[in-house]
Amino acid sequence: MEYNFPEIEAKWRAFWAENKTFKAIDLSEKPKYYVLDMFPYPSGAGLHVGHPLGYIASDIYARYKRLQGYNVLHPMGYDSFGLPAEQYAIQTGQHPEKTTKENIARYRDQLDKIGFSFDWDREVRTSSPEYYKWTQWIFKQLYNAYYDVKLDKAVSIDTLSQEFASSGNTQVDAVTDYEDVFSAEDWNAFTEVEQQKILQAYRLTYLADSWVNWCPALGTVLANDEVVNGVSERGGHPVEQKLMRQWSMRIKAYAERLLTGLDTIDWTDSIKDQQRNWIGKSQGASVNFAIADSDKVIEVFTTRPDTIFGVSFMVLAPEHPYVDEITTNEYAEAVEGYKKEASLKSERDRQADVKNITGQFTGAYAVHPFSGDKVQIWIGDYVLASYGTGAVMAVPCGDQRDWDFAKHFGIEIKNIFKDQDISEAAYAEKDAVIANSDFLNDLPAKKAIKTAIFEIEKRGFGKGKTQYRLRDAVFSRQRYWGEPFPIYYNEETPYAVGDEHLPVTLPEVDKYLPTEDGEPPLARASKEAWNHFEGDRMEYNTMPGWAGSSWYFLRYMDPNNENEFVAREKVDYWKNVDLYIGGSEHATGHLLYARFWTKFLYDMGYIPFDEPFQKMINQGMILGRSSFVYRIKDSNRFVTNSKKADYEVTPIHADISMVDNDHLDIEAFKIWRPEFADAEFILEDDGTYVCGHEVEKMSKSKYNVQTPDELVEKFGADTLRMYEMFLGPLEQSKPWDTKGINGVNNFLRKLWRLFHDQDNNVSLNEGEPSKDALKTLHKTIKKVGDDLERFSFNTGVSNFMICVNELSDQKCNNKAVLEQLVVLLSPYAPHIAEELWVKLGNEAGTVSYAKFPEFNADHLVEANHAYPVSFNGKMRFKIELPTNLSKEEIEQEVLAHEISQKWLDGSAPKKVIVVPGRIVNIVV
RNA sequence: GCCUGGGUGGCGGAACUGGUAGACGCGCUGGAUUCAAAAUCCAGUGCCUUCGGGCGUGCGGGUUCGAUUCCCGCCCCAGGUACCA
Repeated sequence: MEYNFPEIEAKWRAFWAENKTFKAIDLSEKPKYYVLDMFPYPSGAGLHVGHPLGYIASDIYARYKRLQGYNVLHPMGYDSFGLPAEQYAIQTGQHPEKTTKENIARYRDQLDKIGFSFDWDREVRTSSPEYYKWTQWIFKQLYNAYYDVKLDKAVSIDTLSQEFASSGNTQVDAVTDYEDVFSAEDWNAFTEVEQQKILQAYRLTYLADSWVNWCPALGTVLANDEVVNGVSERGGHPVEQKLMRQWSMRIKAYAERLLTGLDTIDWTDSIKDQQRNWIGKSQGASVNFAIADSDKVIEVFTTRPDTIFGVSFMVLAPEHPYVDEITTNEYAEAVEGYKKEASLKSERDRQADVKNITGQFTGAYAVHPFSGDKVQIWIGDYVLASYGTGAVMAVPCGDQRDWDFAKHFGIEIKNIFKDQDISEAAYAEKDAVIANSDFLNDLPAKKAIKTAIFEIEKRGFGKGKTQYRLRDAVFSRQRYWGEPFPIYYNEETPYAVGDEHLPVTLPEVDKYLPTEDGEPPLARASKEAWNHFEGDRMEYNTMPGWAGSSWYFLRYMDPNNENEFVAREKVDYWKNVDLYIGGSEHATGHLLYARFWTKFLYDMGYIPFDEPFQKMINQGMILGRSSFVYRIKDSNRFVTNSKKADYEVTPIHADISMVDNDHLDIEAFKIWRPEFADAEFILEDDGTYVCGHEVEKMSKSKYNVQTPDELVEKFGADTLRMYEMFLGPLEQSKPWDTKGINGVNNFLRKLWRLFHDQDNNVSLNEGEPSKDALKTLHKTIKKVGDDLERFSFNTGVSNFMICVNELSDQKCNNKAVLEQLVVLLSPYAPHIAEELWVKLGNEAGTVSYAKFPEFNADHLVEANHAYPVSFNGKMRFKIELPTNLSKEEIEQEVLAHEISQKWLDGSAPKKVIVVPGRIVNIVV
């Protein structure tokens, strides 16, 4: 074997580990560069080929930055709390910690085989007490803080309680749900419990009632994901909406800063757009509608206060707190029935289903604030309790859903737009002129909005308001395998556990299920099972998955610090992440929460930046390519793909390990499962069985999981790395397919042959390189360098292939040229690069810190050719010119060019317009 | 439904700012080498063709001398949609 990758790769892996080649140095003199991957959840299925995609890309970039002289921080860890381990524990009784440890060991083993340049001394695990001690500590910081609107930042809650004690809350401008007013005397007269209750309404993390999917049969709360068609995915039990006391994070306080901060970071527009839409800022007015014959007032938010005279009914969410109270006896039964029906639908279904218009009149009326008209109050499930005030004023002529609702229930549709036909559909554009609207008549909509708000405020019906779609984030989970809260209760009032008792570790329990009364699993723990127990009881909920992942990037800077979550001098040196690589599926989850916590920690003065991830690249998901065999109905006969149309068949997933290029290994299939042992086959005309295929998510149950291990074994890590990059653009999702992998392997073998003679002895020419070789080399330096800068690693691989093909054609074995090539290639294929680097006479291990080859355009100049591109009064030429010419020099070059001479027929052009790039316009 | 992407040969994909569509790789065809095979090397390979040329980047329109690229309207696929991570 000429290119002996198993030996080479094992050797260099051991060398790197032993010498800690990739150790990042705290507070080094070198400039820092922080390259981070989204850390994985260690699942039982092990690492599949989709995981390393982003890791390979970030590793290539990290290695590239080292070649540029940076002190690179490139760590890895595990997001090790999560549902799958808990569900496995419920099934098997095995402690999730054990499962998690085993899975992590497997992941580590798999990661090690791919040759990543991680600094493993900095590994973190969110489920280790040494780590979650600080997750709990940050939770406490949030608990002990409120958001001061005037200072536009978070401030310690002590400041607030001092203010309350000295002057009450009249001067306080804070983000809060608390609406009453009290004086200093009032405050000091409140009981401890009352004071705590008020402070609760200001804290950045607080207890409040939230709607959840409750499954009475399972006694647990379910994710929307776990609810399918109104019943639980497991067991098919009914699920209903229920209010539960939950911890929440006041992320809304940061809505505006989360929005404006996006302008300061280098993320794709798509992720920024997703976050912007998620935060959903809208300007409008909140308007109060009095309820007839009641002292209650319904507050609605509208972006179209100009259409207020078009209101012909109101719709409340079925869960709106006033519904029971205002419903008349006549409608009580119908309303109750509708509420029940709505409670069985998930929020997503309610929003997705626009075709079925449902609603129920309550019998109650509201009073229009301007006209004094009575308007019907309905309930409808297209209004969500969790968004805005849970109530809308319905303007059928200006909103399509309101229009559909009115049409369906035969409610009046008033037209308040001049010259607009609303008989077929609502008119939602903001460019109409208002009519039939008293003081708003003849005003264009945009102006009418301002006038309406002015009038609403003047008459005291409401006020102009900016509303965000973003909701405060529910932070409680009724699970076992998560961070316990550092919270205990006295008389059901929560208090934070003192810092000296952190971490509050997960207590042992007999079962990982909720209790019989529906309390979370931690309620099963005896008092003695807690490492710290205080008050009447401890908090039974645990934190959500995103708690630990909202700050882990900070811990890598100082992973073993027992006294602080991160030492200030270290975070001052490393600062925020320069490059973050991970999936775009985290756009509105993790990426928003991490930004929120970072801004908070910045406000509190713990870190010197308020955006965690400066630049981000989102790698696409690698999908599996499932193979199918087709069983003829009621038989044990299988028909090949091209003939399946002639029979009634059931597709069955066949394990992809038995399939090569869609051809089934029939013998392997027969022994795969006993029932296939005597299967018969209807084959293609060439005597083979061809499988069908489909692109799906990789999953054990679809027998389409490709682990990297077997590919590393067969082709080597360098081939796998380059092949994963070669597969397509990093950011695109794509199906996994091993068809082309030998092409990449051929490339590496061809590279090897450049250095060796037929007997596998090193054979190098130490003389001057040829012009052609230099041209090939510098073309490659330029292209590969550009590819690295724009994360186009797939074309990067292609360019290496072109380079090696050319050098091979030139029979080039020039030492100087090959040495540069090895350095250039080392980020992509580090093992073979190390091996060849040493063969070139360099010291072992030094290629990782060699200097990135410098591009010299002079080697390319002679290749300037040109051709006319079009003609229409002005002419365009495409001419390849040396880079770095001034505008004047380019014009000179163009005029002197033989093509110009030919096309201009000797006459001087009127003007030469040089556009950026290599296209030149010539006006004749 | 809503938000965000994507759709180019037999296949994965390239084309960076509107300028020779299909780089590079796989596959396939033919040839060299070999007792033979593997490996390697050379040539060809978008489709149709009456060999003049014609047609081609999901579909239908538009802007432009020129559109894979920009605009409008559709279709299909993927991710997210607040307790999967």
